[in-house]
Amino acid sequence: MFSKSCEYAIKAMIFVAQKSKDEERVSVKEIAKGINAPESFIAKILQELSRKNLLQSMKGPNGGFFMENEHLKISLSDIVTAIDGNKIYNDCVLGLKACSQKNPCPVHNEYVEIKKGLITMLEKNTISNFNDKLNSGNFFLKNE
Amino acid sequence: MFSKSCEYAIKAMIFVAQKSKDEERVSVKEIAKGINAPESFIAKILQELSRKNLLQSMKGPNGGFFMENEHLKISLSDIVTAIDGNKIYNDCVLGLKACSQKNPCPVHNEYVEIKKGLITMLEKNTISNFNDKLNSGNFFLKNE
DNA sequence: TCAATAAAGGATAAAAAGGTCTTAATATAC
DNA sequence: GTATATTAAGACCTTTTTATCCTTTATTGA
Repeated sequence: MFSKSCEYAIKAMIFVAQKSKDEERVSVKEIAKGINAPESFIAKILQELSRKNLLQSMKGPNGGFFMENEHLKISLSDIVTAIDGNKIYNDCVLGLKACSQKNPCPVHNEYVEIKKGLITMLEKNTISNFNDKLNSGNFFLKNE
Repeated sequence: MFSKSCEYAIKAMIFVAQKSKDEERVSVKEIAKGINAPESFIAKILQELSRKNLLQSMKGPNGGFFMENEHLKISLSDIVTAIDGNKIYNDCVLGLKACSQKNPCPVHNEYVEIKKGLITMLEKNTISNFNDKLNSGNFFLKNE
């Protein structure tokens, strides 16, 4: 569904949000360990997220990545489009360029509905929602 | 969503079904042209589909790929799992190995519903449905 | 000002996906 | 049986994705 980079990006965003309460900064190393991702790879992804203003970074001692309140409004959709582009929004399941309401492929109509649900999910889940869910103790980011 | 190979596989299956009425066989070349896929690449995919009995092949002059009635019952799901495996059925959106009903990731519950819709779509669309839809003139496989 | 620390950026490597080509096997027609 | 058309199979190449490493730049605190 999403690229590996994108999965890491989502996890990293959530992780930083969870950790960066009270102006605290989170280092690449911490993030990598926390979300079980290769350090130098996640570093690249964090760079991109930072360049696209999905989170903030600070160099030097006590530096690291962090989020401000505005970042809590960022949705899954924002992260996904930042990393994977908007093919989820646009592409036909069968990869047909001309597929559309006018020229529907055999599964177009059914997929439109599925896509709607998917997009709703991506847009309504924000970083702040994730925080709440994880803090509630009913949801997890466990990897094994 | 699906790999390129899988998209080609789906299109090829539909194409062969449409063309292989009355014991007619369809050559790799015809299929490649018909679905706008690289010839030797689709040849390889057809091999695999044939090995997995999703369609039949015949060597020699007047040979080619074809389907028998039983093949018309094959569903999109059969094709997708043959080529891409069943990660669509199993994988967590965030790629978390431990994500499950017991250990749900923050979007697990919502994604379960979406996945249900997706799986329904994959399972209820068979080759024979595709034939009907395309023959009705309301659906297309146009690529540009 | 200097040393330590952390991200940024660029160059490279490894793995996977996507795609091509060549040779072998096989069925058919003559 | 031979020639030919066709798929089968596997080796090979290319591009993209994933991952690593190293150097530079910014920041801090002593």
